[in-house]
Amino acid sequence: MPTPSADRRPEAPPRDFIRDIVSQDLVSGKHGGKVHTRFPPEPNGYLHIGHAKSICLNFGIALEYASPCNLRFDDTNPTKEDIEYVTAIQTDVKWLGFDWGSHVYFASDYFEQLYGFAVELIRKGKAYVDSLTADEIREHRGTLTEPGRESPYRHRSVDENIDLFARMRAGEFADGSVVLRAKIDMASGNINMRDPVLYRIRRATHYRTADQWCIYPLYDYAHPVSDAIEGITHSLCTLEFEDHRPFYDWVLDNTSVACHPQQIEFAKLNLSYTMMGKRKLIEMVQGQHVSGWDDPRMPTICGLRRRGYTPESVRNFCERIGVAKRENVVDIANLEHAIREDLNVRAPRVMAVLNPLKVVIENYPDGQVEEVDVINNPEDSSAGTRKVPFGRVLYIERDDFMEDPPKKFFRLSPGKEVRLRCAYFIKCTDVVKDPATGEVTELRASYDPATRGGDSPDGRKVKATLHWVSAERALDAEVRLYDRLFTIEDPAAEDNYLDHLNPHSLEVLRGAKAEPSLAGAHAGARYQFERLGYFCVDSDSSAGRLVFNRTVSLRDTWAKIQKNSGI
RNA sequence: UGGGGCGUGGCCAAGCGGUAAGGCGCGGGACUUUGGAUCCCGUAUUCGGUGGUUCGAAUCCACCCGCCCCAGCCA
Repeated sequence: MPTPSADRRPEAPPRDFIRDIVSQDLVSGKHGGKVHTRFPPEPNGYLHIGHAKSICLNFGIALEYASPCNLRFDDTNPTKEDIEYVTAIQTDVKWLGFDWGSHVYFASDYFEQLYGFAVELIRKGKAYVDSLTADEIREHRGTLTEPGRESPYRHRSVDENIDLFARMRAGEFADGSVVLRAKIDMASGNINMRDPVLYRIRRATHYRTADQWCIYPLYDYAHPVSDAIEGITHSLCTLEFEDHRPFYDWVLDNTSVACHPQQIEFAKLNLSYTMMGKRKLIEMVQGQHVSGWDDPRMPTICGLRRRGYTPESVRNFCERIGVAKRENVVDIANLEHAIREDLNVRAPRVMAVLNPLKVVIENYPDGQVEEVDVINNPEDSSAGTRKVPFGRVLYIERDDFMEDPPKKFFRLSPGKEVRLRCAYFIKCTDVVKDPATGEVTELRASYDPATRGGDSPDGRKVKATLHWVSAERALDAEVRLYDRLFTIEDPAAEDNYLDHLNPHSLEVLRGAKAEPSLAGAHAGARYQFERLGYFCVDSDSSAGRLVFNRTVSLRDTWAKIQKNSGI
């Protein structure tokens, strides 16, 4: 199976404001002339195409400077995380083509250090144990327009705080009864600076540290410290953390951690007709609106993989959409373009008929079968040809015949001649219908033996070339056609997004016919079904039962003509 | 009269005081044994608005308008 490399590197390396900052920092020597990034997922779900943008950014920058990029699991919330997700995340990052080498880390491995720096903050009078309830803390926090009020426990002595914090760790207090808070400014216009919580008590079994701890640090505190411990230079995150940066810096400025990474925020990816929210994706899975995380309609990395996307196409896509600070909704046509572009060059062509219509070639000798040579990939001359059986009875696509065609339709119709790809010219001589329903059940045709291979010696031209499959030798196949998951562009913007699920996002065709060379095709193999689109063998496929997923259709000019002329 | 961001074509996105890159999409044409691919050509006299500075402004200044984020012991 010839698969030429489609890993075409971009003409020019991508540029964006983050790479500009990184290269400026490099010349100014800001971080000791080093670059060290990280991708820090929380293992509480599967990765999606939005994460791919971040992965390509972080690992991409590292690659450009021959620097490391850490894979760090941000696992500070034992109630949500699971080992299942860390395994899946590693699989997906690797599949995308990135390598963290030995740099896999877990925030949970820093719990002891995190505790130590918290004690340091207490010693400096910069943190205190608060005995207010969660509700009371909320009330004291104030609102967007009103300042907060100080907790009555804010002025506990350092010694008392040290003692209380140790007892929090020791498990002397009930869950939620006390927290450790930073002592900053309850009147700050930035709510994140109104004495944010550093530690909470949660008696939950952590998937890695089990019951070793009953106190867990919060993201805002754990993240800067984790970055610093790892010597990260540029900590890239999404826009919603912009407000948290002052606290990120505060933590690093007020503890003795070794370095001070720079947090830079960029806009996360939104894709039209789908959504990325983790909570919503979980709902899609748990509510069985899709078959699972890897349902080919899902925007998850594993969904795209099962759908037939290549890692190269996903990377190219991420590179092309760019990185900026402006909110965006990228047209999903960009993703589709990326996979077509890649598969056009590397996918072997093959013939399959999705909705078969029988054609009997009346002047073709009964019982005769010949093998015609068919081109494997016109984009790749080294791909060569293969033999495909041709016979008296064939299947063509139902859509390729119209009894009463509009003038722009130049496929088969009564009396018209077309080419069967790499085989013969045939002319439709008769139409057989079900007398009851009027449905066309079969076509009668004649062929011109002189046109073998698809060229007419008399120079006669034909307007269309059809794909076909020998009825006698065809393989039965199930083909799954996918469409956008939602009917509206930005389902995440709706509170009732489930109401906008596309009821036709999956169409299963059980009567498809495929050419015999597809026998034994292995799961994951990608093909172009000529004139139809790119398809891959699904993992549900087995020796006796071929199952294909349509990754993406071919560009369809005819469909456009029909649409524009209202046919 | 809380704080933080962002506004360049239908969608992304360059641009950093010298007269609007590129990609997707869209429209047209050439070529074609995939109505595929490929190849041409077209697609913002204008950068949210209004003033101002300047020989010159998308780029600088002022004011205004619009959109997004923040009141988890989630990340």
